[in-house]
Amino acid sequence: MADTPTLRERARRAARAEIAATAIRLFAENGFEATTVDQIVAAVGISRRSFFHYFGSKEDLVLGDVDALGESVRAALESRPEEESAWEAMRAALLVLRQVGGDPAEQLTLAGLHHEAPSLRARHLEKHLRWRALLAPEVQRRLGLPASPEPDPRAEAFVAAALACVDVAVDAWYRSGGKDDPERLFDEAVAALRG
Amino acid sequence: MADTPTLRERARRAARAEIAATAIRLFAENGFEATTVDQIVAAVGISRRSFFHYFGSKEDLVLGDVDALGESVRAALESRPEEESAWEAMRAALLVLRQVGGDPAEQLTLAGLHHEAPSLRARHLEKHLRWRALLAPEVQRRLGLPASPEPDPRAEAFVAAALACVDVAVDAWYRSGGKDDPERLFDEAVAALRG
DNA sequence: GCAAATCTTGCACCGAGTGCAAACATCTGC
DNA sequence: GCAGATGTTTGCACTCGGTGCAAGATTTGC
Repeated sequence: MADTPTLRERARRAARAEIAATAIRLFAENGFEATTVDQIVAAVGISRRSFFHYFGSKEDLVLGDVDALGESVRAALESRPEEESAWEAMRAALLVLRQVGGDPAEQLTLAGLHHEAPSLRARHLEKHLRWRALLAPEVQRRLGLPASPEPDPRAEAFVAAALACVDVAVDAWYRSGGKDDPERLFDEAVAALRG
Repeated sequence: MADTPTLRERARRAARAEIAATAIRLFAENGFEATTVDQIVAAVGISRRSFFHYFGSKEDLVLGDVDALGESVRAALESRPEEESAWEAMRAALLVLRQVGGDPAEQLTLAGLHHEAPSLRARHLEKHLRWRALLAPEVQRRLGLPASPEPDPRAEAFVAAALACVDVAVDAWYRSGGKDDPERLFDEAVAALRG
């Protein structure tokens, strides 16, 4: 299942992690927009060009591995029991998002960065678009809609709405300073739009 | 109500419209990303610097006046009869989006550009974030939620879901080559996520 | 130890966007 | 008609994120 990563691969992961950690510290201190890539590479001690070998964009430092995480959610969704409704299964699958990411304090920092920087919000929303495409087929199946080559807009709307609920829940959680319960906020959001 | 715009203001609007029209033609011919601002200003016959006096970004050429349109939707929502449910009122309010924008052919072109260019999609989603904040208070009231200084996440989720339904409907409409009925697609999307 | 694959780096370049200041046009009161 | 305030256009220099390329250092497999 999990084949051993080569030494190079491990080094690469470690380097990525260290760069991201340093960058996030700088972002927290000086703000996302105000921190330039040049400052980051200077702090880490690598060349500007190498940085862009590790991360495709400045925003990627904060966003994490979009595809891997999306794939985790998809796998979790797929492995939910068949009897569950689409909403139940989606709720359970989205819980894997809570396992990843460090301690609550860092999560709060990341949420604050999203709040502050428009370009970060924009990329975050693009990330959701990819997840939408990734999760839509399974939702489509669970909604009892016929399989189709093009994604069914109903399934896409479903996924988009669920992800929007996650977003508003996380945002409200951030605004509460980490005091509110994200799961409760999510459930309330879902309930509100289901009428 | 509508105070007469000054001559300067009229000239400004005309210039904006002409620049946007030229740009969209170029985008349709060569693609959004492949068309540079320099090409646009050369085609229009103004300086690069003046362009950025009219439009804050290249994406703004396609996105239109976000705030004005959002305000139209908000006003429409506010003027819906009190007896309507939140979903009914929102659906009716969103119909103002169909009045604006030129003929279907141009709408189709714009939808295609959104489909093609990631940066355009990103800005489009940011636009929705602003609309979300703008429309949330009225939805909050209509959902029977208590007024609050911070926006209620339930109202935000509601608006976000509604806008997501618009997006998937427009996208499916685009993929059908303009054949499908956007209103039907929207209604089906809403029905799917309400279970 | 050798050869191939991989990593890092520098360099030159592109495209979007901004701050500034000078030139130009336009509208006002007198 | 003139002077001055106000707005517009433009060029210039600059910042910042991001990319293509090629050469040199390093690691890996054998």
